[in-house]
Amino acid sequence: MSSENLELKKAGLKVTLPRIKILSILESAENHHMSAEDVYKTLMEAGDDVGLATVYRVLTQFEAAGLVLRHNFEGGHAVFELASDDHHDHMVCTQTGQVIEFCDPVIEERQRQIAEEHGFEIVDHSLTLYVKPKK
Amino acid sequence: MSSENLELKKAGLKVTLPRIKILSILESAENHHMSAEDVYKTLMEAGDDVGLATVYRVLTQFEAAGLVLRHNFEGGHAVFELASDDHHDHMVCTQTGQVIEFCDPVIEERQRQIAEEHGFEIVDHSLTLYVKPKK
DNA sequence: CTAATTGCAAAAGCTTTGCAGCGCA
DNA sequence: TGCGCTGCAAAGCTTTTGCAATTAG
Repeated sequence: MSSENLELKKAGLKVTLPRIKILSILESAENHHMSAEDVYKTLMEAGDDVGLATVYRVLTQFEAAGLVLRHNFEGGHAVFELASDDHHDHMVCTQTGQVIEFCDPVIEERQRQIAEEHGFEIVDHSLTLYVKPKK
Repeated sequence: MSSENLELKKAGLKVTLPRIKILSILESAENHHMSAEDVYKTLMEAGDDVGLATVYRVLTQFEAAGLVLRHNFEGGHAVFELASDDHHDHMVCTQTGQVIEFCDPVIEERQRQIAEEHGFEIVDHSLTLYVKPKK
């Protein structure tokens, strides 16, 4: 059994064709940040008849299961990426749309300290840099 | 002439009742982060007949003029706050919805460095910590 | 006077939901 | 076989837009 199937099982989800295909699309995405629409189009292009509603449902289930992360960058639509063990933040180029991932221990630690100074602990955080190529 | 009117003029916007009222609502908001709907409701409660569409248009114009900032926290709708000289980031309590502002020079500087290391310069950035009260 | 602004209602865009039928276990 | 899953279409939400009437300068 492929690793996709195992991941699905572990998440308590039935191993169905749409789920396998969507997971595999996310795994093989070159820039691994895709909107629901992106996933849907990819399915269509591959001749796989999966409804857009199912794409949304499956992505939401994957998110609940911790398989994918949902990001709300600016622009009205959410983007999804495969969850991996290593946390990272994002840098989005305002000219090209390119998304670069990074992780900075200094920032991570300061965040924890700041929350603590206010009597809180961090549940989650979102850091996105909107950048442009340096002249 | 009140300072609101001056700000509007400076922004190249005609001084109209809806604009004055919306600006004043933002200025006197206790937790100064409001959604378009919040602003609209406040207007209604005050008996001011301003269309929701106008609220959106005015907020968008204010944003373009640099008078307000638009944030896309999680939850599907944008929130607006009066722009002030001092930049800051946000900490949102997941239990109470409370929004705390903070600014950390260490994080700011690291962001700049990270962008530079990748050959970019920062146009804008968004950092939001989702927190819960510490036990 | 004239261009900017507003209100209303309709439309748009993303996402969710109801329901009948299909498919995995 | 049975419950979960899917597809379709319809509905929901936030936000935007078209247009005729109104208003600021």
